[in-house]
Amino acid sequence: MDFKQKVVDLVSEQVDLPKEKISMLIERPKNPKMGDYAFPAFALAKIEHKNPALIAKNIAEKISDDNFASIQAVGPYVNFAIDHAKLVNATLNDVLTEKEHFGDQKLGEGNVPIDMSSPNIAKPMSMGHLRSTVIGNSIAKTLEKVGYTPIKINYLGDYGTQFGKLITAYRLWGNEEDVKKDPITNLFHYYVKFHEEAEKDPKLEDEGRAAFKKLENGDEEEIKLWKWFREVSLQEFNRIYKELGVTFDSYNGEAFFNDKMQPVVDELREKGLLEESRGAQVVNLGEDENPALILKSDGSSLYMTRDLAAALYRKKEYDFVMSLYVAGGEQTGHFKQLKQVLKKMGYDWSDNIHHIPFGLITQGGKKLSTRKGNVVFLDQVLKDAVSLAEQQIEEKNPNLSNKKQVAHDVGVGAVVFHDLKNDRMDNFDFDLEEVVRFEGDTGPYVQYTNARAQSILRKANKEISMDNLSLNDDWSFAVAKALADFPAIVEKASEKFEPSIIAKYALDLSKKFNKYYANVRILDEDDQLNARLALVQATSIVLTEALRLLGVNAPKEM
RNA sequence: GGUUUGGUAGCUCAGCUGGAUAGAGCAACGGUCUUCUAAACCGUGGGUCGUGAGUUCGAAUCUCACCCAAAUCACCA
Repeated sequence: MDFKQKVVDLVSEQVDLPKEKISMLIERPKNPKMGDYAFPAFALAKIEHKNPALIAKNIAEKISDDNFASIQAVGPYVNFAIDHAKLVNATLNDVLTEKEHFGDQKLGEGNVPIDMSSPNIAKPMSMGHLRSTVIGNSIAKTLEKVGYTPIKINYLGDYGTQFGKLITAYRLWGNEEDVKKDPITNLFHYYVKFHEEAEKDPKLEDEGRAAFKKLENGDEEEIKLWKWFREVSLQEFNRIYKELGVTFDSYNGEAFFNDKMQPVVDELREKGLLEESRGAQVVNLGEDENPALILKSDGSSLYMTRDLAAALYRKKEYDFVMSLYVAGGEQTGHFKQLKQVLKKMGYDWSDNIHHIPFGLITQGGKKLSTRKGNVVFLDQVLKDAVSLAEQQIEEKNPNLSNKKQVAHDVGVGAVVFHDLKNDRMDNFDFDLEEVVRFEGDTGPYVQYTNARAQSILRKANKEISMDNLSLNDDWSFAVAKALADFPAIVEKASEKFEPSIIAKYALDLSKKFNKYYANVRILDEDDQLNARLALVQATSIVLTEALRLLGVNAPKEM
């Protein structure tokens, strides 16, 4: 039941404005005493040159509809107060009928590749990779809910001169046993040591380059090592992805496109777009813009070259309706160039490529940098979060049966939720205590709310009947109204590629439910028990679904 | 210097397609567990919405200028 549409219809009968315009004008009063919807008469006052308060009064007098408890003019507004019992009844009916499909929509269809996570082989995953991973994951789930088919692509950083360096370093200081024991940590140590030593002995750089050259030329030994490093790294990454509950449809990384770049360069040349500038091959993009570098002056390829090949491949492979890249805001310029080059090549589908940028994570106000040792290892953060959750459980609910699983859901949930609750573009300074907080505006708060709801349903142990779901009190009305908002929230989040909209909604719904819980005794045997349980059930369904869209588990007990 | 993003309570942030007294959480202080999980709820204090103009009946929200911070500005990704 769409009460807003009802308001639009009623107003349009009295007012000479198109329905779309009316729909835009209608607002939700901040103060619930003013009703649930309001139509401001200012716009009409301008056209009719009349006092807006008078216009509002005239409109209000002519409208009546039994879906609304009151329709009255207050100053220049026509305020509509929904009949509470009707809204509660209609909304609970919708949620309980559609269950987890409540909020499903058909806003579009077709394949949507999402470039996300994309860690570098042989380097530990950091908080930055977490952002790309969880934002991409949530966008994928949200797009799926509104009709699209997301394809999650992990564009692994599995190629480049760094592997020549790593191979060299491994031969100098590494051994098989250590790598097998703890691949990422040890490979990373070799890599760091290489840079330290190279400072003193520049010859190392040459050796690294030579090793990479051999790798490129297909030297068996080098390829064997490279494949091994890639494999053990991927195993480690997959362990973390498993913790996060994230899966991928493709792991085609940079190496996958090695043999697909030359055709792109050829195509650019054929189309007359390639020019020489300062010894490099570039595509000029305009007077006051930097050209896009395609080939370095030594003839080797660049990130751009590879990304062009990847974009073309994805179009051919998936015939996408949109192609998304979840990558840091510092890469905005790169993606702008990527789109421009594709456009120049005559591919209008470049308009469907969207960079989904996100803000920087700093530590102590400084940018995280692998080279400078200012890193926050994701693996460690997750471990810390889970162990803090364990402590919390021991303190609050020591008799809980599946402690381990719940500690995992809550700890990891806290970290993921924290990363998603703010606007993508916000920068934030990493602070473990802040990230794994369990109270206030946090993931565990939402999980806890759901666990309380589940607990009540367990205790009631009753089938909920669908007849008479009406409730009158203000607290249940607030909850029901929030429930009714969910489809619009999903729509907005999918349009803006903004998981924080869903996270904020989950907090808002939780807050309203907790107030209800604190003020209304639910498990009393009276004729409204069924309706109250329906409200509890519906809240749990929507909270669980909102958390699912964020990639956060919702334990039934905690 | 150019471009982009941001500047709202002590801290972290909502609100930004203009609307009725600017909202949360954290921190501080006070209250609520013999009753459905207190990871909760209730209350108190706390604001020149960066600054200055402009548009408008009305601006945190739109426009312009300026100040501050971050990212970025061809051979990294």
